[in-house]
Amino acid sequence: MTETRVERKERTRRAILDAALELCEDSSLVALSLRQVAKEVGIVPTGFYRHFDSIESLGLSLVDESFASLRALLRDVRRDDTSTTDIVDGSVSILVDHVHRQRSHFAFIARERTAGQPAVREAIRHEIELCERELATDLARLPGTTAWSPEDLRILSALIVSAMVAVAEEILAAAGRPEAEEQIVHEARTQLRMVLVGALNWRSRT
Amino acid sequence: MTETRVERKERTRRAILDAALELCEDSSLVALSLRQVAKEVGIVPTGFYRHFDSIESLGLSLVDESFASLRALLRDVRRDDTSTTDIVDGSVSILVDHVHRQRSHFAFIARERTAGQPAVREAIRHEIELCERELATDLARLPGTTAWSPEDLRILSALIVSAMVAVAEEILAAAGRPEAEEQIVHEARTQLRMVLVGALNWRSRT
DNA sequence: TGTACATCAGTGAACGCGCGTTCACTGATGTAC
DNA sequence: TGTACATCAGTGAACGCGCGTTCACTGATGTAC
Repeated sequence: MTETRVERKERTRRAILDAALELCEDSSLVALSLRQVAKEVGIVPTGFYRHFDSIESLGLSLVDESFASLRALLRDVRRDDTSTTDIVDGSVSILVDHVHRQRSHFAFIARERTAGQPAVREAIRHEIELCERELATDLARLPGTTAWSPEDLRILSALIVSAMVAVAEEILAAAGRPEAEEQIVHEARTQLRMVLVGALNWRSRT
Repeated sequence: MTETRVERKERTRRAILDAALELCEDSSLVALSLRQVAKEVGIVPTGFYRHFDSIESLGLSLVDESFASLRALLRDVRRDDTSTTDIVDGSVSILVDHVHRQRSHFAFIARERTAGQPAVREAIRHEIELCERELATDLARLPGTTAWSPEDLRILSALIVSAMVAVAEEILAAAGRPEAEEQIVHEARTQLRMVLVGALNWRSRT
């Protein structure tokens, strides 16, 4: 006995999650059928019910997983901020690295954010807002933002998140074209620097 | 005879396009069926074929229509730039106005941009890149950007487009909550001002 | 260690349903004379 | 203006197909003794 029954079940569950992520990559979760997933995994359609109640509940698991990847990204960016590396270069590198390694999770968030069922959309919107708040508290620790109002910090944070979400989407779209990706990374860094220059000159003008 | 046969046909075609826009609003075009559309319009399923070859070709018509709305927005923004109104306030107001009036078109672009069939996604990505280039040439005419390289102009333009796409999506999500929308508009204006402050101080630092 | 029983991941037949698409049609509108 | 014919937007029956879900099942894995 090389594998227990529990391990085998977990392996099938993982295979279902992975198959769903892969299959909905070129459309959306709402266009995905239980039978397609089962066929991809190599089980009979009814076998699906041993692991999930429905495609919707599978979707909610994917939302949880994907957000875990997003939070891991934020954690790494925050940890890096405390080091001596250039903040912009370091943060963008970490973003690119995470998007590569959890490609399907970031693609899932990007897609379902606008195309998912209303409940999924709302959950994603809420999580992104949490990211903005977290980033705002991180920004408050940077030198040069001491005179900023909490509102302006949040607004700046939202601007950065919008830009980085767009960058992540472009990286996903540039898969397999390394020279295009290099250009995107270069532009992302320049954009962040432009925003920071604006930030450093903000309070003095208003 | 109050309506010719041609007019009546055109009216049905319009009804099909409108029904499709409305029906796919809470999921995606790929999750839409011909029969749902026909039922909503009040014709028999086979009647659909008098107007479109397939749901996909209906989708391509919707892409064209939606891009026409997007270009109308850019045209209005550009026209307003030549007036004496504050550029930021004016541009954001025009954005909000267009998103309200062509709500379903902007929602369609936002959704299919990430969730559509690959061909549709690619078409939308291409159109957005064209918008970025157009905006870059507009920015080049502003005072204070004379020393900018074409590349930096394009990068700044991409940053602004990302931010405004995010703003448009938030406005769509805030439908029916005027106080939330007011906040979004306020933040959008602040973000644009932050970016412009960065732009005005950019060359002097690099 | 060996046996008897329990668990449960995965099977396979069957169901009713909505799907896209075919085809021959109807009857109001349009046109030629 | 009146008549005879053409056009064609919309109809309705029918098809085969993939869908989600039900149900009783099998047989390998796990457990109690």
